[in-house]
Amino acid sequence: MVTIKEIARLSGVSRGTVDRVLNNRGSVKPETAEKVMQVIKDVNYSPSRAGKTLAIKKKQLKFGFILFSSTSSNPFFLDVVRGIQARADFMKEYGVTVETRYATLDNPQLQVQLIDELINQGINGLAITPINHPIVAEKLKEIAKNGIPVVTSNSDIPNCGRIAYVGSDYYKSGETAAGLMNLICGQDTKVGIITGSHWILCHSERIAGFTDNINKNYPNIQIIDTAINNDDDAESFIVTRKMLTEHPEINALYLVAAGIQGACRAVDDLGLRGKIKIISYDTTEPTCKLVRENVIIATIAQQAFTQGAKPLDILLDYVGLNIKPEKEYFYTKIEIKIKENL
Amino acid sequence: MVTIKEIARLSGVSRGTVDRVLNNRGSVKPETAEKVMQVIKDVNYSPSRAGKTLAIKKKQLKFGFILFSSTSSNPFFLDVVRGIQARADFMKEYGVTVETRYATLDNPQLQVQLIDELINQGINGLAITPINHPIVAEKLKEIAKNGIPVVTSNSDIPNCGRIAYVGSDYYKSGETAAGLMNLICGQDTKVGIITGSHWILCHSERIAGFTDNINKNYPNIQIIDTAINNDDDAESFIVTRKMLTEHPEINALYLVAAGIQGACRAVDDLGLRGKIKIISYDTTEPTCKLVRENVIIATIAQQAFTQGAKPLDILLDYVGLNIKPEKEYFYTKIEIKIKENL
DNA sequence: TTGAAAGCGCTACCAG
DNA sequence: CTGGTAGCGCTTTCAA
Repeated sequence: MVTIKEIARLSGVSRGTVDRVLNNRGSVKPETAEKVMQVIKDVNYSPSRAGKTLAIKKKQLKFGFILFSSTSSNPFFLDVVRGIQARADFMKEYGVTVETRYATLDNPQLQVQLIDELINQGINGLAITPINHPIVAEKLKEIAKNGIPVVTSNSDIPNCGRIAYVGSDYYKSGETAAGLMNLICGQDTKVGIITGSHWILCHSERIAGFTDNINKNYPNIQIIDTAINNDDDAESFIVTRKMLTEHPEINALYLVAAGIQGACRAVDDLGLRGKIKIISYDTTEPTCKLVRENVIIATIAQQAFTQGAKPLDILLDYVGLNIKPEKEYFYTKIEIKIKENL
Repeated sequence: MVTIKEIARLSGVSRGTVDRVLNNRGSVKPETAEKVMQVIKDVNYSPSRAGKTLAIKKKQLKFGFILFSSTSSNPFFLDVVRGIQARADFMKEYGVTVETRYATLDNPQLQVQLIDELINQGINGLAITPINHPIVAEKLKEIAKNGIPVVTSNSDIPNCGRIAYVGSDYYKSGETAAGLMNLICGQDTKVGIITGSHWILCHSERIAGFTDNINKNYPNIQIIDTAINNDDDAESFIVTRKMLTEHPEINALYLVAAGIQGACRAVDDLGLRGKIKIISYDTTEPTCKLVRENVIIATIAQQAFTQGAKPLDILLDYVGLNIKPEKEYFYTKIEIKIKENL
């Protein structure tokens, strides 16, 4: 392994100069830079992670993480928070601190405000589960332009200057749900879809993948109706009950969003447990319980922990070690969970 | 964060002494050690990973990894090797080298010989996919006693002095296959099992989990017959064909081991594609192809990459950073893969 | 524009 | 048994 010291020796300059060249800090005569660059190429130099890591501490880095309220009806984000916490703990040793802020799904102004707040606190990088709204997109563009790297998590805004996205490929996840439903259900499957909202991209993407795959490959499955529960359990109970009452032919449910317990309660309420094959998302504790009780037949998870942890890893690599993410999209695995492998 | 220097200052000794106390290197007067220990407790000292990591280089560590021939009929190990390679590359920077050796499934003497060879080369830790044979177990006990940590991967020998096992929970994986088969197949499922051998623990464990779960929970599934293919495709073709001919009532196959292509070829040969629901293991390229072609309906993966990478991580933590594994069993995820989430 | 040196936290080695 | 010192590779700061 070649070190900076070695490069310095070979090119007849000091380590400081090599460092300046390597990190484009300027203040180097072009010819000198040229010479050093040449040596770097020649010996195929690659910086040592260990050395850089040790030196990070002096920078006293601070990252911000904005996500959705952990007290919302969707406990999914609790697992994300565990991922954040794990990484924050780990990075503490390097003098890195992580500031977490909670937004709500319906308030882009709040997101902008939280971003400003974190910027004022002097963060060196931001991870965010953004609402795809123009004012949020603009704000992200702005801070990216100011040199603060942004990583989106769980939900994405393309072309907002962010360096990477960590989260599910929702379309593919919808396709997987369709494939799974085809395997599990029979020749004459009539499915009802319960979604959170048509405006939330991840929900509509899942439905698009689900629908497209059915239309393309599974003529045995027929989508009977779609209802909206606004991610709310009480509402979910009502709309699900209504749907099943109006369409007694439905024998499968595709639960796209939160409000899973409410929907399942409706099924139970109508005495349809076991009669209706239910596929849902995520492995929050309440959902796992329903799987163990044979109410939900399969649930599709999306590495929640990773969605909290990975963005921070990417940011640390970027600002601490000057390593750019090796790709733009870090798709989480689409994990099919049944009772036995929960 | 408290450093060794700080501990030294607080307890009025030198850093060297603190280091000796921290790492039980001896040569410290009991009273001095006592005093230092007290300070360490008081300030809740925890060593810095970064610092230790940087210092690893001086040790010029070398690890050995013994697994099964990558040219065997089971390409599963190719993915394991990718995991090894990735970690070996990464650790190169720390001056750590990894020596890989290939054994065969049926030759415990060879394993012992390879272990000796690596020991003679001066390895500081060993990862191994052991054959569960007394002479291998004895050899592992011996080197563990000599202070060389051993991590088993993919296959395990309990109580051989190894510090951890990385790999599948085969019993649970068999249970999952049963659960999956119940979901996918109908009321009257008659399954044929094709296994590699009754002597290979992971095969028999999978079958035990599968059978137990069926007996306990799924009376609709009936196991008709079990055949052995010795992990060989040609043999697999023959025994599968024979089984399906003798038992035309079979409508599902549980492929426990390698020889997947051979079994599928037999199904095709009899014109039964689509008629027989096939569940297999792993996501080697040939198997993925069969899933995409709707021959195999689902396959269960076991994080092959991790089985190569994680043992090396554990060894480096152990001998390089003096961090003991936080648990004994690192079970890989039981991943259900269908066409859409392959 | 460049060099020299200190320091990040830990380990290893030599001298007492 | 103990202290002091020189690294591991990189960054940063102060002089020149």
